[in-house]
Amino acid sequence: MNYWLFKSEPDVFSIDDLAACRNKTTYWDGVRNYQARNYLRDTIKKGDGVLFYHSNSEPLAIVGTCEVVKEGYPDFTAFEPESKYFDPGSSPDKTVWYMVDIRLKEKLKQPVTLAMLKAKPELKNMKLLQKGNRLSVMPVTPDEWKTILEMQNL
DNA sequence: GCCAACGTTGGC
DNA sequence: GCCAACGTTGGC
Repeated sequence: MNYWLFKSEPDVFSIDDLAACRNKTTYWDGVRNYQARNYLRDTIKKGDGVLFYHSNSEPLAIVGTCEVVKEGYPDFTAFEPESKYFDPGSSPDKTVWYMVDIRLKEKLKQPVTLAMLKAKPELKNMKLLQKGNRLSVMPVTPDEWKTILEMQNL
């Protein structure tokens, strides 16, 4: 079992949008980066834990935990010309992009903000905090996961 | 709105 | 295969 952090802009898709989904479950579409794609296709497994992070908004923060309920399968939005995620280079025959399904486990008692994460010495190696990091799907260590979940109680 | 960092594209 | 130009991400 592994842990991950998924970024989402709440203007596009927020934790409350996920909470409003049927079974609190959605497919994680639109990832168009090869490194993130490889995680989605190859590494992320059913039952893995996911931290849901709000980017490009106030507050910048981890806002909830999710569980992977379906492992990597073709991101069909790449096949739809009307989709903003359309990619003519991907087709059902030759799929380039992948997605997983996640289900909301719980919203955190309070958002664990980027500032709080930065202030935590134990988290200084966290991928999210590394300069220039732009991955929207990234691994989190078990220790980081535990530390972050404890921080919601402060 | 700015801009640093990074990924992708395409000419050579 | 190099690398300049360009587009995107995302914190500030």
